[in-house]
Amino acid sequence: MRWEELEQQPCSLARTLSVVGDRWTLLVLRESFLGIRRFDAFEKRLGITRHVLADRLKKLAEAGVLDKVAYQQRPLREEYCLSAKGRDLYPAIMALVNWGDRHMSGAEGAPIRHIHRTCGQPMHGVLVCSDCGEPLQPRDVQLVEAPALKGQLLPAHWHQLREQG
Amino acid sequence: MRWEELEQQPCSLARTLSVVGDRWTLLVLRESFLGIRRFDAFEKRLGITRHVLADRLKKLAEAGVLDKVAYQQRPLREEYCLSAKGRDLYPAIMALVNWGDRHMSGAEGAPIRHIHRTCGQPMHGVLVCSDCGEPLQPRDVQLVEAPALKGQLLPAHWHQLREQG
DNA sequence: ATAGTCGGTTCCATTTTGGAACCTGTCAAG
DNA sequence: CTTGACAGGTTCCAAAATGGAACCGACTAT
Repeated sequence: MRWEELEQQPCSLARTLSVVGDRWTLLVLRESFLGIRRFDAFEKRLGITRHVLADRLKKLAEAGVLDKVAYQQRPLREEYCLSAKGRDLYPAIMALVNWGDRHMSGAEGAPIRHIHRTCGQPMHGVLVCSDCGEPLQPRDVQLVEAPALKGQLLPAHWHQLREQG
Repeated sequence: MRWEELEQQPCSLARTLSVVGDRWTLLVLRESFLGIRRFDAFEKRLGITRHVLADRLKKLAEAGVLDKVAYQQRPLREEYCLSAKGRDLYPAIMALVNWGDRHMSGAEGAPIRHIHRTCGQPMHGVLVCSDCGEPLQPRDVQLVEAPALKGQLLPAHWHQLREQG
């Protein structure tokens, strides 16, 4: 399977990864969420090659995750700002950060702590059911293929699996 | 910055990406959550090269995300099972799937629908504050550097930024 | 004896990346 | 008017990762 084919796959994870699933893209977006918008600011903070950075910004703009916004004419200079579609990636990034905080921090703990302004408390993100609000466990989520794809996506004995996944 | 250096960075996102941040790893884990455990089953379902698959499974096992469990002797055959650390990636994967469902689905809608067995309803995951339970918005989350890293991680004028990120 | 299974490894051509140098408008200073 | 700086790239090459296919080793089944 090729990288371009990912986008065509009938799988939301593959499709998402066709946009943000490489080495650098999520780090670029992390900087976007921190308010970074200009080419050289991304470059300085990330230590990424200019070549790759130009490519990633272009692809993110084409995907509609970042918007190019002119901040001066002559010479034309543009910033890369998160679009609504890009801001919607926040839960995904937060979930990855949470995992890193929990499983990849040394004795000194997480490099950055999060405080919820709404309630004033240190916190982390918890993924809950949009309907009942209970925290999601893999085994509590039943997967149902869309009608047109019946039998094509899930493993043969999926309905028998209840442990661990 | 090199791939190996990612792991050393004082950033939970970078550290997480040093484990799961490449082309194939998250798709391998998707299959793990679907109950796939054996080399050839991963290969058939993913269309990944054997070379790359062997490498990713080894790295995931070394990172403690997958456990190698022998299911027969003579010849020794091992399965790759999600560890607790691996199962903790569920919210991150679900959040990425949610984004794909929302932003990368065509007219026919999401390829897979999710039903919460606990409440019986179709649902998606929502990221909420672990303390107050309110859905998280980027602008409501204040970032605080760990004492040892003060001034090193956040952009200079971070505290002035309230819009969009 | 022959074929098949599982989980790899080896080999080579193609892609992608890292790193550094170079280019294009524009402004400001000397 | 020459020089230098700055922002945002592009070009070039060597090194690393990937795709694709063939091969291997330890078994089992026919």
